[in-house]
Amino acid sequence: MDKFELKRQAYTAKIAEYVLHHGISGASLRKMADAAATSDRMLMHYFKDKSDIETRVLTAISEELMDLLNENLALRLGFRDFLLFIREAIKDQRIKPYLNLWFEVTHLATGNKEPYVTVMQEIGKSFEQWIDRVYAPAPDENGPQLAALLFVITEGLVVLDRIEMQDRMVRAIDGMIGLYDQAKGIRG
Amino acid sequence: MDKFELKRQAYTAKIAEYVLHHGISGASLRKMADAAATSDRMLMHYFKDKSDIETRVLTAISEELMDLLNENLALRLGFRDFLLFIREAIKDQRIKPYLNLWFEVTHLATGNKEPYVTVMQEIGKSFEQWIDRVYAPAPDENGPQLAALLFVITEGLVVLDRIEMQDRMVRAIDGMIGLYDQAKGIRG
DNA sequence: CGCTTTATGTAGCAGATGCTACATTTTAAT
DNA sequence: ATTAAAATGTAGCATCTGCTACATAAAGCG
Repeated sequence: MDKFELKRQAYTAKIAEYVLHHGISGASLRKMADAAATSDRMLMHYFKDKSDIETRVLTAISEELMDLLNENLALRLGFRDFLLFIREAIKDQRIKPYLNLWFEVTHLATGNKEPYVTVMQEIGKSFEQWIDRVYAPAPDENGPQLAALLFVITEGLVVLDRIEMQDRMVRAIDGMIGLYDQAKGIRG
Repeated sequence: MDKFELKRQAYTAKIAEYVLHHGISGASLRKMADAAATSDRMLMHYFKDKSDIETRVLTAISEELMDLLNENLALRLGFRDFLLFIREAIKDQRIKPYLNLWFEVTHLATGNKEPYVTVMQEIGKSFEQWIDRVYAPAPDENGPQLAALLFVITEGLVVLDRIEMQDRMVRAIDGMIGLYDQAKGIRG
């Protein structure tokens, strides 16, 4: 591998670490440079411009998130257990920074400004694929529909968690499980 | 009413209009001043500082949203119809700017920075109350639980809409309605 | 009318931001 | 060793940021 490319990746990784915990909208060249233990001048040497840095950093972060999600590849859960699992995962301090950043990028994507749109959709799709892999539909269930429902509920729970409505999260999940159990009772 | 106060409210209204459609993080004093057809100097005369402007503007906007939501006070919907209603409401171009702004504020609230935290929670609660008012639980339903579930699903749908996954929105709603109908089928 | 308070204009400061020009050192290739 | 190329340092520019000092104009009030 190119020496230049290696160094660029090293910088990218350090900046990604910073951005993940401090957000991207306030990340100026000088702050990024500090985080990477270098100067803004050097960043301009290794990257085309600021937007180039952002693209590479966000891409790196979204790949990290994919790896994180794919950690438990063996995990396979039914609808009910998936909900309970998600409720815990949202609290996971390793995952939260990614959710925060995704929030930010999702907002920045308003107005179709790149690279935010692309990154946002990539993360969205990764997440969806992860659900498809983990959620194991029962034979009588409409898998695609319930997977989409789990996606929606997960996103909703993330929002509720952010606005400090943890009690409603619990209530909503209980409501969902109640309906699910009731539906299953039909052909029990 | 005080003349000073009147003028301040006029400025607040004009800035609110701007912020609603352009976001708040990029709204500098000079841009706000342009939007209000005045100078930054004048803004500092009528407001304490920038944070004072933001607080008043965001408060005004969240009250606007409440009015918007309360437009159809007579509306009362069952679980099923509520879902269908929400699916349409999210597309409503009058409502979208508020959802966008709420997204932004929700992110800005990370780190407990005022006035964002307060505004965010106020809007969240207004929205919840609105659901409580519109959603009419059937006699055999656990109202609070299903209301919370509708809240979560609504928020989730908003996110999906933002990341251009409208097809999954439809699928998720179909899934939810399917489960609901199935659950209801028990006691027909 | 005179006088005090209020409203508005003009300039600018001090810091941050993205980026660049210019110079120098270090490394690599012949 | 010579020389071309790559890496790094130092300064700074132009713009934007929140905010202020200092002035003048206008409006209200006796």
